[in-house]
Amino acid sequence: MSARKLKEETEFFYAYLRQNGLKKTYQKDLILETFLNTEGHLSVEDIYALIKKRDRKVGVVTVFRTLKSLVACGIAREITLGDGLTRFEHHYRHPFHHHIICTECHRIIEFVCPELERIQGEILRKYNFQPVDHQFQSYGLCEDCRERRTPVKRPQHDTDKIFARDAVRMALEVAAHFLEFYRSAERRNQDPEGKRVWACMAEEEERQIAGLIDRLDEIIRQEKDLESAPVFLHLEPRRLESLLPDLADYERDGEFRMDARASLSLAQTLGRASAEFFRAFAEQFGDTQGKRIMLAFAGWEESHVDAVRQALEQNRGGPGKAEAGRQ
Amino acid sequence: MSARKLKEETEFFYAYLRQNGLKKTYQKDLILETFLNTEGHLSVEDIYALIKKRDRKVGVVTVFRTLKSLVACGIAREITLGDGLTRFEHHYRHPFHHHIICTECHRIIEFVCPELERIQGEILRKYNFQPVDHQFQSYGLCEDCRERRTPVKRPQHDTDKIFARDAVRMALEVAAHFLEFYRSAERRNQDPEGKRVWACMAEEEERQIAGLIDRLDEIIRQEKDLESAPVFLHLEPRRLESLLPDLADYERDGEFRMDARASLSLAQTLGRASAEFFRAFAEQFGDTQGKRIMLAFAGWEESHVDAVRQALEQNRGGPGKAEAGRQ
DNA sequence: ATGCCTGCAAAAATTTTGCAGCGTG
DNA sequence: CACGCTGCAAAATTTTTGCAGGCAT
Repeated sequence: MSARKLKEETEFFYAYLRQNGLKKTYQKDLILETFLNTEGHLSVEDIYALIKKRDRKVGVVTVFRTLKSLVACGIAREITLGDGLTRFEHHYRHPFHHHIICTECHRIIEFVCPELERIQGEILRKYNFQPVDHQFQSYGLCEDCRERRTPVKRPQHDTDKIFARDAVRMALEVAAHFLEFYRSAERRNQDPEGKRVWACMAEEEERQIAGLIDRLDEIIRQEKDLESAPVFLHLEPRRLESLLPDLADYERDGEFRMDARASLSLAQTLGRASAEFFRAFAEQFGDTQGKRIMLAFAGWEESHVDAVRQALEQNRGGPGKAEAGRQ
Repeated sequence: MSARKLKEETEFFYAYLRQNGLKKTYQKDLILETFLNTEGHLSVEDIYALIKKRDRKVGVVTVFRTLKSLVACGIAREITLGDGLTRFEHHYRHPFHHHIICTECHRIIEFVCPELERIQGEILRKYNFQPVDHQFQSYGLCEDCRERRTPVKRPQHDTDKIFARDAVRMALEVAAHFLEFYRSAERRNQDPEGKRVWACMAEEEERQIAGLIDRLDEIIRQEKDLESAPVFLHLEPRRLESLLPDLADYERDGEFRMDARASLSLAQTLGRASAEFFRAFAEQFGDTQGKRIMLAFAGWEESHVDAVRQALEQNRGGPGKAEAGRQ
């Protein structure tokens, strides 16, 4: 937990205390800080043990009470992992997720699956229930335990960081699909002006991909282990595939010919659809770094056609401007 | 719980005891019987209270220990519903399901959703976990509590019976789709012999529907409340729709003409596909009445084309036999 | 100065363990 | 008659409550 985030969460906690006529105390600060400085899924016992190291005089009861407050204000979330203990995990600005638990080594994998969320929401709606909370726990034997290897000690990561990583990876995957589509359109287009449009789109997309790769490197540079940490965000591949049409649909008599204007228009339609998809997809998540990455990518997808259009107009000068500029 | 089932489960428990060198006792019988005679999700406390009514001398410890045995042999299943208590529900020959809990009145809704199961299995596979168990709890406010009505006391049903009801309903839905398809094919077919095939198929399907309705009535007659009990089995509508092709695909020059042989062949293909779907669908469930209903329906779907073929051959007599009989 | 907060102790609640005697196979 | 089983009591575990004194606002 970075110092900046800790400060933000502390402020948030203080605001909650103020609003409820509660008081700031040294103990609450200590417990909040200790909680935020861990990742993972700690029981009261676990947290109490950590607190004891820093101040032997703090009582368990205070830990119980403070954690209840942290849950009440949304900084922490209570979860059940089948061992009879109430456990706590970070909740503030962290993506909502579920757990897979190894019945042998008690290793915990966190994951989020929008499709699962969609189904859960739909079922609740069918029964006319207003959603409050939900938990999914999957118990199984992990690979290491099945093969009787000594399980590797894996670091627990900040869920938000992992989510950010997967958001960038998802954007990269989409960008790669788009690049391939643009390249294919460029190659197959019989109209030279249209060809140039798709070439420009591809170049723009390559720049975007380079930017995304930098972003991913930056995220991983901050925490080396993030690279090998398990996938967190599970997306149905179909959803990404449906973003792009089949080029064959635009062929006439087995030939693909699309002038600059039509090409720009198609590119814009695709960009908008993709932006729309990303916005709607991001919508389902709470305020997290990953969500912001998705929204930023959506914004770029929507606007980059304009950049290409302008670049082409400048190359061509006045006459083509009015025509290409019209929708 | 019917006497027959109670006996079956008791036998199963005794077999488990024998195999593990454990002993039959009056207390175990009492606890098993008490557990089986309730529906719902009881804590040790709940069951202990019921036992006490019948024999004040039985101790809680025995209840704890016996329930552990019932879980070990698969008659009971341990679940967590967020109130800190370990609860037990019927597991033997009951469909695996999840829970929706009202945070206000603690009403519990059980449901099964194959799509959810599919996703959970897929995710576990991605992480290379061998599935052991999984739980999904959804918390929400039910309609009654939201509108501040006094919640209606709803009877808890035998999950297996509800599942059977929904299996028949699902079969009925599919049969209705098929009937509509047959009627449409009959109406639109320009070939008089082919027309007759589809008419026969439709009649067969109507008989099947009548049978299914009888079956549903029988299930509901046994327990009146079953009719109004909430839906238990949630199926994606797309899966059913995908069983039938679009008749337009078989038109040539805007005309649908299909002779008897081709019609029978198409009907057989559809029947087999439907049977295949039902078999695969049923496959995912444990041994339950609902599963058996699905498998029976699958068997019928596969074989009823033969019945129609034979009926047509008998009407027509010798000459058509060889031709229509060939695949 | 008000009144929320802490820490201790005690209680409550749930589940497990030890053990003497009982009863099943 | 061996050995698992029962019921009681006690212990262990997790969480809540009561209360006197302390400290934040």
